[in-house]
Amino acid sequence: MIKLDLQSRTPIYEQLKHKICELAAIGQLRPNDQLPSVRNFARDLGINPNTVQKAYQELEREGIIYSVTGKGSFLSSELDLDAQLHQKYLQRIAQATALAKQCGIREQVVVDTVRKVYEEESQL
Amino acid sequence: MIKLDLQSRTPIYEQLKHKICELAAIGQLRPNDQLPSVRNFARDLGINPNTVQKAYQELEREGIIYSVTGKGSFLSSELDLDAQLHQKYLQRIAQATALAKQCGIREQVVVDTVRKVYEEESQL
DNA sequence: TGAACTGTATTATATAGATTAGTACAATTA
DNA sequence: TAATTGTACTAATCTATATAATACAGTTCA
Repeated sequence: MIKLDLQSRTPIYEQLKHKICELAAIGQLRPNDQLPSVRNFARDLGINPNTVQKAYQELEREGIIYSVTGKGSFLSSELDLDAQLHQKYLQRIAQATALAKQCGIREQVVVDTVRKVYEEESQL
Repeated sequence: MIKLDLQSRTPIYEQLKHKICELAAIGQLRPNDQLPSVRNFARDLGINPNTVQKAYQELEREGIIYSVTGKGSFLSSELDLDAQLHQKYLQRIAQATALAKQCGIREQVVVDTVRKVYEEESQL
């Protein structure tokens, strides 16, 4: 179900974090749903359990999921989730926009770039 | 004049590349202006000449500057420069936007985020 | 209770990228 | 010629990433 690019320059645990956020954002994962266990997920994805654990740990620090020893890891409740996901991705937009602004690119050009991305076909 | 954060997680040569692009974009550096020599720049910034060289090499591959052995490194001519700078930073915007879109964030929310950045005080 | 599962922690190792250090060479300039 | 320029190369160090292997604590359920 989840595909990782093991050759990519972006770390595996970052890719995994993003995939989970994506599934949460589109509703494929719902609040309080249980995620695969660290060991099973690692086996299914063909990676090391420590790498899954690192992704889970960071997602927990960010309020996206919560983990309980002996029980498992679960998506956060709705209230936390929406806020965290939005904040997470809009921060990146803001950072990239700040760079463009610093370099003298006009607001309308940036807005047009955003619009263009939303006009494109969804490649999910 | 140029300040680098040697403790940052973003590589020094990336920071240096961005600073040079920034100076070019705001007109502080003009087409065909000569940049500091690899060795002088490294000494002034308190970093290794190889790090400056790496930044210069990548900027040359990207068409932002050009270098001539024995003479020095110079900002590209105007035609190349605008196109390269725009492409460079708008690509980042597009990538960040694609992530937000993938995660179900609405177009208007992204556009509002961009607008907000442009409304803020300039911190140059 | 005990087996099988959960998350968590720790240590060690391997690898890649970033950075520094030092040296060397070719082209330009004065 | 002397001093500068960009360029190339090797080596050493450091950090982040990823894997491997093991161990421990809490939960679940037969």
